[in-house]
Amino acid sequence: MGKPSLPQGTRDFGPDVVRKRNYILNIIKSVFELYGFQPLETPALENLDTLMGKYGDEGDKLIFKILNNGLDNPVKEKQVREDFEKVLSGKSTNGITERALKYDLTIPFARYVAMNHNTLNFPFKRYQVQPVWRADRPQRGRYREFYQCDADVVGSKSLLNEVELISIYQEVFIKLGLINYELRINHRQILAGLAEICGGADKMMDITIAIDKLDKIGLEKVKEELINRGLTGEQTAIIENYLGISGDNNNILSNLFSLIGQTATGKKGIEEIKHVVEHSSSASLIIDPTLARGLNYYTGIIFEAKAPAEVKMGSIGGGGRYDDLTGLFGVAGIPGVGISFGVDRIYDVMEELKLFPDDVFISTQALFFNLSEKESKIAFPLMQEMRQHNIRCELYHEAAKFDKQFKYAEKKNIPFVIIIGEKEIAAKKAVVKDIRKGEQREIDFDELIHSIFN
RNA sequence: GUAGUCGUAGCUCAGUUGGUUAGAGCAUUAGAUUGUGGUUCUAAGGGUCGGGGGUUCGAGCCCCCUCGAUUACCCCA
Repeated sequence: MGKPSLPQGTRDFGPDVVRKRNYILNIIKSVFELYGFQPLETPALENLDTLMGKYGDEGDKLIFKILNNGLDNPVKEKQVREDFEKVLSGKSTNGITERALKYDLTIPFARYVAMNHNTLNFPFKRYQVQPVWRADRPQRGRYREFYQCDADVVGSKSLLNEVELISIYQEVFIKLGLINYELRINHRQILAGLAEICGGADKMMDITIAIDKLDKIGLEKVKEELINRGLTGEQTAIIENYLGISGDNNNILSNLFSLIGQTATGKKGIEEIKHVVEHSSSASLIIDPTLARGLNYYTGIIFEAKAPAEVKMGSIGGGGRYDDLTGLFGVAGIPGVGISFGVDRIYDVMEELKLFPDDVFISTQALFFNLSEKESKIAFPLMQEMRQHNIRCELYHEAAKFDKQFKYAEKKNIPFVIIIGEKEIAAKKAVVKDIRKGEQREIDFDELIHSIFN
């Protein structure tokens, strides 16, 4: 075997990285808990037919499928060969693969709700932080294994849920220090109203896909794409009008109303946005008529959280309302709304803006120097007593030169070293040195547990 | 899945028109320093030049394939 390596698009997370990731995740989870959300975990594997057909044709191709075991069983050879022919022609078949790695958290959640709707206490508010897998081509900020961090409320149509989710975004981003984030908000029914006005309700998908790209490719290219997707010049002109809407939230609302307020769907969308905006205090909340979001199961309000403009990272979270997610699994009539945090991207943004606090890196607080077998026998019970008092500490594993022990402490970011040698044992006092300040003092053995090591 | 760029020591990179035993800095290890680190000095270890095949008297350098990284498209977190 050659040099070991990782599968494409996957990563190891070293100690410092895990600490920083946990810092982010702990803040998000604690805010979820604060709002009454409950944790859920589902398996890494799902049955393939639970996932297939839920993410569109592109999505199906990106699902990691797992080869069945026992395909080499001679008894099954004929069947396996037949099934494999189907695979070659682009179909997937249970004979070859019946399990797959999960592709997102939403569909497994929908499956869970469909399976347990008789026993769940609605509205059911759950959060879920787990890895998901996509056979996509990796790029910056895009991996084949990455974490999603979702919170959803199912079994309630109340817009109070939207207001609360907006508040969660606000609270999390402020706590993380991303004070200049933006939360863009729009409504699928506003987009539907636009399509209706254009006289092309059936063209809603084409319209949303095209206008979603506005900030990326510019107005001219969007118009081009609309024409290519079969819209007339007249229809395109109406859309151009729509895209030109700007100003503060009130301005946008009144402009939207005069453009598409006469359609029932458009009107409803505008009213819902208005209601939510009026009940939210976040200054980061911005109505963005060009926001569309790809996932087509959204039916109501949609969100997209953007990183502070100075880092050019784009989306760091998103979500929206869906009327009938569990319908795919035979249980109709459970509406829901959810949001998601893009943990990997939030990490990159925080790294760039240097927002991780210094104490994230401090694990062990104090290192006992090991001067000899005899002296370490005195140090060991003192260390154990400190551990009893929740002071994180360790004893250097063998007697070594000071130089070596200092370097170990320094590299591991341990702020204090405790030196106990013959002199100290005689006086029952330990030398405690603060590495960062370069200062040291003597502390009675009995007082160590009451001293401060941070 | 399509296209471009790249791949030399643990890391960052040199390496001339193809020419002997492939170099540097940082990092590592040991010593100068037997109870006080971060500085300095000395020495050492570490590379089948991503992998495979080809051209050539001779390949890190040229050609083909493959793997990986990266960027754009598609799509998305």
